[in-house]
Amino acid sequence: MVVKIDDVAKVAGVSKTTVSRVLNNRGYLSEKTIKKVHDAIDYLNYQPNAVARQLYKKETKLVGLIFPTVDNPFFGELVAELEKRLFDAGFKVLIGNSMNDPEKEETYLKELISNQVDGLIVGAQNIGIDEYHNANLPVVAIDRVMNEDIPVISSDNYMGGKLATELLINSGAKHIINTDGPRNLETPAHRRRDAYEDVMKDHGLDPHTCLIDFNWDMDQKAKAVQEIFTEYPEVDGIFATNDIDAALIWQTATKLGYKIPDDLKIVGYDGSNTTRMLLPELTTIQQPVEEMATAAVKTLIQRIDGKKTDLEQTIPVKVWQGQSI
Amino acid sequence: MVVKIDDVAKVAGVSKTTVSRVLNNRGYLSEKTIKKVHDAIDYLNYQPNAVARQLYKKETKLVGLIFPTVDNPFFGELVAELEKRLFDAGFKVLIGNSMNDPEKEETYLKELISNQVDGLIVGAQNIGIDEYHNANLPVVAIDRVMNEDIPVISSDNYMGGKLATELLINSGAKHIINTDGPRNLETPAHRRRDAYEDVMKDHGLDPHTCLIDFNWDMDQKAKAVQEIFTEYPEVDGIFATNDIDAALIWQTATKLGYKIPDDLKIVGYDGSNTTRMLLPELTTIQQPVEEMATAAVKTLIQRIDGKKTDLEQTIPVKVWQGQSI
DNA sequence: TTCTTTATGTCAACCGGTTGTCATAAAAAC
DNA sequence: GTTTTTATGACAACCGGTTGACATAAAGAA
Repeated sequence: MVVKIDDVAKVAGVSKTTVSRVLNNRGYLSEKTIKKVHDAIDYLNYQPNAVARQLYKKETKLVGLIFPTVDNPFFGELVAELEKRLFDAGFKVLIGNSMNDPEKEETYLKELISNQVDGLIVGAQNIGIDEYHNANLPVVAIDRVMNEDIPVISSDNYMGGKLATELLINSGAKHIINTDGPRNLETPAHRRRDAYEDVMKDHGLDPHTCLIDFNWDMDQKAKAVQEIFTEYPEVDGIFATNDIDAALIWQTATKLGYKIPDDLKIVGYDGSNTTRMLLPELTTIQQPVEEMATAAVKTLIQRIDGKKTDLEQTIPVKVWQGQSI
Repeated sequence: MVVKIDDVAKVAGVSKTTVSRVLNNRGYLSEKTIKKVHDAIDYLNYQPNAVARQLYKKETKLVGLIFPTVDNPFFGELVAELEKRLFDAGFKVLIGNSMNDPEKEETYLKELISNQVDGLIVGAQNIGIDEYHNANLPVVAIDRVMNEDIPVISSDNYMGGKLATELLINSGAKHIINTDGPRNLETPAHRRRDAYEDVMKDHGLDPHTCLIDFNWDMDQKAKAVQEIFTEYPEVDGIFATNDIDAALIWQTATKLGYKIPDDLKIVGYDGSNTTRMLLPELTTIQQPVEEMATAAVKTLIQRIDGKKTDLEQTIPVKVWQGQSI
């Protein structure tokens, strides 16, 4: 049978209340008693039942993460960094990979609420779900517009788009294509595209955006990339909305005979550890994953503690100098 | 205030017992009552408190995952696949990234047990921790030797090592170096090295293994890779124990003036989605992540259901044909 | 010596569901 | 018309901790 607090009390020769007092460090306790209790705990290898405690305390020390998938260098790194910081703050992480399926996201949201998580960090890319705010739960969004009272942590997407476009223009590209996800998703990531369009127009160039949906499988994406080259044969620069797409563009272009960066210049977006390791030649806009994770966790904990927080935090991006421009 | 089962009962005009019966589909129920209850649930947006249920039922529908980090293409993909299957089977996932820190792993183990997870899937790379088996909990290990009664799911590491070494030899390499983590960790991954050594000897070649610890940071790894080239100037083939290391080797070699694959042939290991996307030129041994995830989840659920399972499952690997040999 | 302070025990309520027992009554079957 | 089945309610115990109230006693301070 599983060891319970009464078993510990019996072995330690004290009352259940005293064991609980030792565990929670409340009330008056003598050194001797504390030791007796700890000895009993060690002897029995007692693990308090967190579920029972959670029920009474109405606090689980659990945080839910809802992200598209950890099988993506950027989200994988982000989730890893969030998890690390949450662990340090005493929280465990319940993870939900929405796979960009709104239904799955809603299911996760409900189940996480049902599991009484103390808070939620959301980075899934779906259409706003009302439940988030009537969940009456501390929520922090990453790179996603939710609703008025949910704080959003983003990297400086506009600056990122501006930097990327300028890098391409300054390296001589004239016919620059941008790739982006569907516009109907309200994500701050679209500011990259806004910046791209602004910079292009400022330089008297025509902006063109091609749709590459994050949710597509590789074949669909490959097809869309092919079409860029047939539709815009004069293309000499591409600003991809993420590094995976940038890699695909690179490969496709190479197969088609383009030399990078001579014939075609490419700038990616995200600059995760993994990308920089596997494809360091790709010039890309590096999102400040660690800072974003720090800000998200800090903000969430402030919310959990009932404090007011900033509603928008924007963190600067960096350029990773590869050899693709 | 949060909506409770009594509130639902009141709105539906039935008893608490009846609501619970509807929720759990037990006993006799009329269509009319079921509808009334569901209407009340919808109206109130009632979410049953899973914690209360867990306490009584002694079942949480939670599975703990202990892995080094999701910020790694292989583990990220593996965790994503595990999570997907567990979700389909009705389990939520509590994640613990041990960062290869035995202390952190032990803390996680304790906290997951305290949280009453129904089972554990472990892929962390640390020294065996006794707690796992006296945890008295269904556990499945991935690519890790635990103890006698814990089932292990592995890809066919020996075959992978054999294939990798043969690929290198068949493409003409003679001075082939292998990289591997510290030998003291008892992981089935060392069979790759065993295979490498066997194949080398079979061909009358000298095996040499260089240590690259998974835990090292990039600088330490880079230094170790540099040393391979100074210590073995005649090297013309490298079998890396993972793709990240292979990528680092590739870059270092290129900087040193080696042409891949003419001067140096490289074979990696893992072949995750991300690697194949970002660095498709790398010839690598592809671990069957999806099959491993399927086997692990299936085995864990069998264990949770109290059934006997195979103690060892080995799943075939594939070769990803890049251009690095 | 008396008053605090410290230390511990007993007891029961509580957290929010689930479930078994019993009771009751209407509907269906015989 | 009686028996069985179906439908629901009332009630309380239970899951395993936490906590407040109250009692008691020893140690320390005034």
